[in-house]
Amino acid sequence: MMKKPEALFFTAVGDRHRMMILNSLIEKPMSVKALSRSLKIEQSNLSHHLKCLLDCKFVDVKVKGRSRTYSINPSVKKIIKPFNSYIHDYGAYLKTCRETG
Amino acid sequence: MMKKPEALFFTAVGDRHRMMILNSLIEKPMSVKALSRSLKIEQSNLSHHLKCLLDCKFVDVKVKGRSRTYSINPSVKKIIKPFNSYIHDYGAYLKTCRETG
DNA sequence: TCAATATATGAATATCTAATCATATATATT
DNA sequence: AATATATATGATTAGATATTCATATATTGA
Repeated sequence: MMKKPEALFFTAVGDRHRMMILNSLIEKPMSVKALSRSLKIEQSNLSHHLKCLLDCKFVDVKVKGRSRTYSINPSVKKIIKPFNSYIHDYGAYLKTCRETG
Repeated sequence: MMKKPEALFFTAVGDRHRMMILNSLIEKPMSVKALSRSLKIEQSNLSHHLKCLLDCKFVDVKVKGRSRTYSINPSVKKIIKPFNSYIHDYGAYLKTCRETG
C-alpha cells in the first residue's frame, strides 16, 4: 500500500488501545503486567501494541528481571499533548464521521 | 468498537489520502476537481474522504455554482504543521512497524 | 532441575476502513 | 427542456489492521 510517514505516524497512534497505552505512559512508566491490569487489555494483544509503539520509537523499554518497564519517548509526549485541547473542542464532531468512527 | 475521540482524531488523519488532501489544502483552498487532478484520486473516493474531513471539521467548504472549494480549518493547520519535524526525524522507524506499515 | 511468572511472537481469524461502482442531485449552458 | 458538468451518496467489495490463540523464551524461586 505504500503509506507515507505522515500517515504511518497517525495510523500508529490512531488506535484506541495504543492511544490508551500512550496516555497511561504519559503519566508514568509501567510494566506490561501493570498496563494489562489497568487497561484491561489481554497480555499478548498488549505486547503486539507495545511492539508497534516500540518499533515507531514512541516508547522505550527497560528490562529488569522478568519484567519490562515501558516509558514514553519524551519527544512524543511533547507532540501528543498539544492535541488534547483540540480534541476536547472537536471530539463531538469526530464521532459523526462514518468512515472512521 | 467505541473509539475514543483521541483515537478518532488520529484515525481520521491516519490515512494516506486524507493526509495528502490536508497537505494540499494547507497550501491553498481547492475545488474537488482540482484536488482530484492534482492528487490523482478518483472523484467519488475523494468525495468520501472530504466528507470525513468535513464531518471532523478538519476542512470547511464554500459552494459557488456547481463547484465546491474546500479549505483547511486554521486550528487544524496549526496542530498538523508541528508534526513535520518530528516525522522527519522518526519517519524511518515508522516504516519498521509491521502492525501499521 | 522443575515449576511458575512475565512477556513475546507467528499464524489464523475477525473486524474495520478504504476503494469502487452505479447512481443521484444540483447547477449551468444550449 | 435537454444536456453537460461538478460533486455527493449508498452499497458492495477489496484490502488493511486488530484480536485471539497456541506456543515460545527468558527469568526467578523452590
